[in-house]
Amino acid sequence: MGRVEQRERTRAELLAVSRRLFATRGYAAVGLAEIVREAGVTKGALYHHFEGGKTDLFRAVLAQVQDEVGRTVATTAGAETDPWDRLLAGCRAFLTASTDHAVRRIMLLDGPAVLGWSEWRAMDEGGSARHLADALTTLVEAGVVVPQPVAPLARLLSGAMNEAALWLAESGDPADLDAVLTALFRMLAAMRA
Amino acid sequence: MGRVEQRERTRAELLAVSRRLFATRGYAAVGLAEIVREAGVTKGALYHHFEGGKTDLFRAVLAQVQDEVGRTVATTAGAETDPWDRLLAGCRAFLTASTDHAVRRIMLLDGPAVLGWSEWRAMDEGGSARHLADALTTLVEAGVVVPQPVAPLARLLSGAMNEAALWLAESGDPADLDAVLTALFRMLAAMRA
DNA sequence: GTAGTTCACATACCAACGGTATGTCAACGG
DNA sequence: CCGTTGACATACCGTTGGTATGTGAACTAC
Repeated sequence: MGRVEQRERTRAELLAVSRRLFATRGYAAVGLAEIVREAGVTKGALYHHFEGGKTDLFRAVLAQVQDEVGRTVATTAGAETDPWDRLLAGCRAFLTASTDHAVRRIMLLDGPAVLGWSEWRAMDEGGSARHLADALTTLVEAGVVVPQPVAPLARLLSGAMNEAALWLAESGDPADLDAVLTALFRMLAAMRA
Repeated sequence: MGRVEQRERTRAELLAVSRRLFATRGYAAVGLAEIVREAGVTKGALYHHFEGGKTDLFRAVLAQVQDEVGRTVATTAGAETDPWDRLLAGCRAFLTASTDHAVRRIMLLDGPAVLGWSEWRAMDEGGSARHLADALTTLVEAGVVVPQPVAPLARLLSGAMNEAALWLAESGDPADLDAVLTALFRMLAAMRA
């Protein structure tokens, strides 16, 4: 086994194990000892791959989760042709995707607290949040939504959906998803010109 | 000095010190040693007052902060007579109050991650979130707002304002507060019957 | 082919952390 | 005045994230 292959394999295993543990028990409750034990390596390997230690490892896991959510939202929204329908489909996709344990715990709960809000937000902009801002910009430019600055609107909607996702993940009742979507779509519909 | 007085004084000092430290550097970055040193006591005193240790101490601090924010929102909103104006005034009061460092860091960032979302939410319901739900309920029952379940709507708005508060605390630009309020009020106005 | 270098880790260790068990002494009640 | 309670202080422990150093296999140059 070549060195590059070995390197990739170890890094991937470290990521997979820590993601699972972080998702189930949270960042603070998981020790590096448990991570490296389940990954079959030692702390030396961990610090070789993630220079910043535990924080850096979490950062990489969060990036992975956000990337997945972003892709899911993008593909689901992309299936719609009408820009307005794209927005609604994207919101629905985000809410359903965020019910997953890993997303909830890593992306919504621990993410801001561990990395700080500004870095979390910067990473969020690279994921699903950017799709929301893009969709809103398109709608404003097309005259579908009343002209207004997109940035604060996107933040408000992003925060609303993040909180709703945390709520939905807890309740587990599928009827709640419909209730949230109804309320959300009512709010969105109000923005139409 | 009597025992009850001494007890109150020590507890208050512990709360004040930890609140300041938690607010400036965050829950994880503050050690118990530093807290008890600045409070002029020892760890024995801390665990005597807060059985649950560091978590319990944080819980008490969070309760204090939330109570303050709740009172501010309630009094500001209470100055308005019209129910709709009360809602708007309450939202504005919450956003301005949440720009404070302690509120931002303790209530919005560390709160959910340290205590878990469900407990954080339960405490939030005792603070400003309840006023929001109450105001919405009143408006729905009065027919000012289109009939709909209040719970999901309150969650969406609460999440939107929490995220907006984090954004505003970071930017510091007072123009951003107006931008957020404009967007928020536009969303709220859309809910009117 | 082989000597030298690099790289991907493993090992051993450390200071600091949250937490606990026990000791102490002043305030209180009778 | 004396026994009890309560509000701490002291001493200690296991574990944690982090680091400095060692090691052997994979690659490179000649």
